[in-house]
Amino acid sequence: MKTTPYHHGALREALLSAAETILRRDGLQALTLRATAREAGVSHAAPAYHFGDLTGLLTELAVSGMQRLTAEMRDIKASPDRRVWDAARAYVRFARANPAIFQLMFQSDRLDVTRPSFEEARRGAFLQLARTRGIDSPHPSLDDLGHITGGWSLAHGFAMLLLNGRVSILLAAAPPGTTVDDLFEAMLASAEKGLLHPPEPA
Amino acid sequence: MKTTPYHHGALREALLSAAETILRRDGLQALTLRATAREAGVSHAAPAYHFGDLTGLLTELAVSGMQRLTAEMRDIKASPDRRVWDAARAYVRFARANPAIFQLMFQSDRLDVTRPSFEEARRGAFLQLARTRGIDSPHPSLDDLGHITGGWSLAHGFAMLLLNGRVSILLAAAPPGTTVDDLFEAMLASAEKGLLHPPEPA
DNA sequence: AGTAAAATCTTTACAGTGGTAAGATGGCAT
DNA sequence: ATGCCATCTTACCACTGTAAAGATTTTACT
Repeated sequence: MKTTPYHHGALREALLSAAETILRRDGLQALTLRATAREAGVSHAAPAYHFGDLTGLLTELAVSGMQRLTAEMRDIKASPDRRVWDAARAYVRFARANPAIFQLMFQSDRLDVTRPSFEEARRGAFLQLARTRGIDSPHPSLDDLGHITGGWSLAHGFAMLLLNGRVSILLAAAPPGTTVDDLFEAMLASAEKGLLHPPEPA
Repeated sequence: MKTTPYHHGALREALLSAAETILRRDGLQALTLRATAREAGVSHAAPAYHFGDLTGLLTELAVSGMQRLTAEMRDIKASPDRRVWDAARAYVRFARANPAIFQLMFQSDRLDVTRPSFEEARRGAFLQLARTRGIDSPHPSLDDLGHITGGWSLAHGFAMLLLNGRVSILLAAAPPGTTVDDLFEAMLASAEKGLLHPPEPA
């Protein structure tokens, strides 16, 4: 390992790693092409060579996140009737553990959603989602899709509202000591019974 | 109305209107302080005087959106047992009619959530949300909050997934001719029965 | 081995942006 | 009429993305 060889050797991976470091440490605002280059110790134009533009870099980061989320969903070892619950929990857990990357994954105005790597990651995530819900058919019924959509929307909506600070106002109105997990479990319980029916008055 | 008087008279409102025009026409990427100033025909430093910085301008736009969404939720005239459904429909309808503003409202990293106007709008939206769900108590039970959270997460998640192009992959797998509304209604039907139970095999 | 071509990274340059500070203008209260 | 103050403009700086051209190393081919 020489001092500073002209050719880095694995600069693309190093840049992605540097970008993720910045994203976690300083947020999306601070994640610029030049900051990534500084973090990796190369000239400011180097990232553009590997990713085209900032959108390209962000897209590859999002792809990396989607792959990891998909892998976590795939590793769920639960009985079929509990898998759906655990999938929702894993989804929200990933969002809380990787807030910036998770939000970037769904910030389509900063991504190039036509990039092949993104389309492939998106497809893989969808297949895993359907499999988690126990639906393997290539042509699911509308009821099946409604079911899939509901589970995804519920988990995704909660994750988004949580990361955007909207859940705090719910917790502020909750009984003292209520945690995010308490509220999430209460939501799942309500969803099990039938979400659109008011809870039975005690 | 003179040609270009030094004092605009109502520049703050004009700037907000110009900003919204840009947001709808060109997207959030193009919504800059200078573009807003150009659109309103003033110098590029004028917006900073009224809103402090770009975050301030975006926050006031988000506040405006939240107020309108709250108003639409308030105007729902439906029987109590159908109000919950209509609220979810109105929520998604607003998101589809105002995609950029809706997404901005929940992009907390570009907003100053400590701004008094924002906190007030957020509080008003929450109160309306609780009222829509038929819960007026200042100290709702955890079950009540789980119910509220579920309805909100379901509608919010669907809206977000839709605006980010994630629903298209669901529609691609759906029976030919299925629309977004079809899928949404199927989701609501699934949620009514109990979201986490698989649909009955026909 | 030798050389041309390609890949990789740097340097240089430019337009656009947010933000600040100082100056210009005009309304308004006294 | 005068002075204060809100409002808006001008000037400036640091930073960013992006493109173009140059420097350096690896690879391919004969």
